[in-house]
Amino acid sequence: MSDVVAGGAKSMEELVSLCKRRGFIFPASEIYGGLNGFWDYGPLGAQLKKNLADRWWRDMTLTPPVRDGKPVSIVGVDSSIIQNPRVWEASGHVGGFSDPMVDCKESKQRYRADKIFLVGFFSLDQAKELYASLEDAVALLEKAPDASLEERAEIQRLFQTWRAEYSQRAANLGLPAIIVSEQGDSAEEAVAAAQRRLSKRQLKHLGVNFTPPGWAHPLVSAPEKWPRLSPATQTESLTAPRDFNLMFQTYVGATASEDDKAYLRPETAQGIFLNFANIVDTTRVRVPFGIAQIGKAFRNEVTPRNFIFRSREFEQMEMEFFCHKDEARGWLDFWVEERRRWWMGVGLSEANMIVRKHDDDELAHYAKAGAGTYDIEYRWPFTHPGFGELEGVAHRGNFDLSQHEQHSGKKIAYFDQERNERYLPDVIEPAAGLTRGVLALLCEAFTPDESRASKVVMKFHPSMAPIKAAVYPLVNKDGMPEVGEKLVGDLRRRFGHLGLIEYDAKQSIGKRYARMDEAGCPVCFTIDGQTLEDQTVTCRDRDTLAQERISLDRVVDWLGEKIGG
RNA sequence: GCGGGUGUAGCUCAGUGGUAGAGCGUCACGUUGCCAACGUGAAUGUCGACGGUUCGAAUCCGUUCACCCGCUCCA
Repeated sequence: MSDVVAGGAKSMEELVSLCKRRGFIFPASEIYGGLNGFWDYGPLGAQLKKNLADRWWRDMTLTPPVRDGKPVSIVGVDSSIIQNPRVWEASGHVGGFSDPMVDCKESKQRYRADKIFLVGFFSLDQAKELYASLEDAVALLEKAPDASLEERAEIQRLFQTWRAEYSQRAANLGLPAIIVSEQGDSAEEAVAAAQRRLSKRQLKHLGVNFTPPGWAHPLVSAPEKWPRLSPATQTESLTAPRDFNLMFQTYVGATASEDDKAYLRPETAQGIFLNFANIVDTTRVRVPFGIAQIGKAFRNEVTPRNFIFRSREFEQMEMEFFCHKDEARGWLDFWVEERRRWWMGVGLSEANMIVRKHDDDELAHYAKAGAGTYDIEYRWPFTHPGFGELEGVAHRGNFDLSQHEQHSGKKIAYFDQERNERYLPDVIEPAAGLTRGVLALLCEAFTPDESRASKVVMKFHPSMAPIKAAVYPLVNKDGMPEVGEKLVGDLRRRFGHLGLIEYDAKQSIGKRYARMDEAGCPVCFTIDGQTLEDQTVTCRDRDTLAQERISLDRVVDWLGEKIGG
């Protein structure tokens, strides 16, 4: 494997090009111009993805890792993509991220756009102009600086009454003397907070000695002329409002009313938590144990980027590991190292991976109380020489189970016989992107080689390679095709469940070898004249280009050793 | 979301208002027989899409879509 993927955009473009040329990955619905953030997997890509997913499923649920001499207990599930919409309220996906949000670029604060109010305070002169047609009000305003308590109350009352009526005129009046931005659940609340915020100097500037009323507008509907101030800094440091509902919506049933609204899952994890109680009740597992799932997830990303790295439909391999909270730290460390080594086992080089602990301020809502989140990051061509996320291992505490217990009203706590204690277990979650994993395998395998006819060779780990072997008669005659076809049959019976066995008798042998270099096939078996004499074939190694002769009846075992399985 | 760039055959690209092109790849036949060999032949395009200007648009204009790069975003 290459230490470092050739950096920068150039190699990424070449990789995308190769993926299309060789049938790994195509833009989705390409003949209609494609669709931003969606990709289709061709014959080789589908097999590569399947190989990676099968390996993960096997290493989680069938032959799980061993800790302290005992295999870890993990079972599999396959939950529905669409669940009761209340699931996403409990998980926190609907509440916090369904409304337009604005970010303050200076303070890094994020606000719901409908919870920010701009409160405009008009000077005494502006107010007089505004209320010119209202003699009572103007009369009171004339006295404002020396108004009695009763008169001040009356002024306040009049302003309150007429504020709505005159808001349009206020908008046309020009900028208020002072504009203050406040967060609040209502306009009244925001005005009160804004009044408290005004300094003595600002009050003096307004020309009155009592707190003047203001006009409060939600950020999104304030007059265009008013500056969009950040509550944190009171400067124009806000981004434009953005819709942060990352979930795809759909409707269950044919009537499509708002009551039938449902969501495509934005992560597979919740399907595991939803079935926690079912699995405890039916499978005799005991804490600590894990539940694993592979499946599609959907996020309406603001900006899909970097090929399949961030797409809107993607696949996850998530395992939720349930344990007592006292043991969570140990399991977190165990899974971080376990997962890092697993990725090396499928061909990623150690030099291209790092483990990075999340800073406190980037922890997800579900991980705030936990022992931390670690990212296993890969050195992608587009992050080179930096790294980007491949898999996250998070301590989610018992956030999810307790949320579902509260929202559903169902008891899902686990009774621990050994500890004689009922509790909601903590969760350690190794959550990997399957499609990101495929991209990592592609990036790792991509190896430019000017000395080869193909100019590039895909050095997949043999266990991951979509094409396991190719069988090539040197020429398409003299009995060689017959020998080749029989060998292909033998190999497919033995390895067909692991990957493709290629057969081709056309064109020059060099051209066929070159195609297999681009496809990442680890070995080619060539039937030649000597085969007919002594029953041996040539094994052509993809990485070293070395050729060795082995006996025809040893080919199946020989390949088995090479690709594993 | 903002700014910049790109879009012509499967791939890489040429083509600045007048018949749609090249190389590579693909396919067939022949020859050769261990690394994209050679010869002959063949297939393949709404020139990303839509609209406009024009006698005439791949080419000029507008809109839009997709991809790439930089910001932004990435629970």
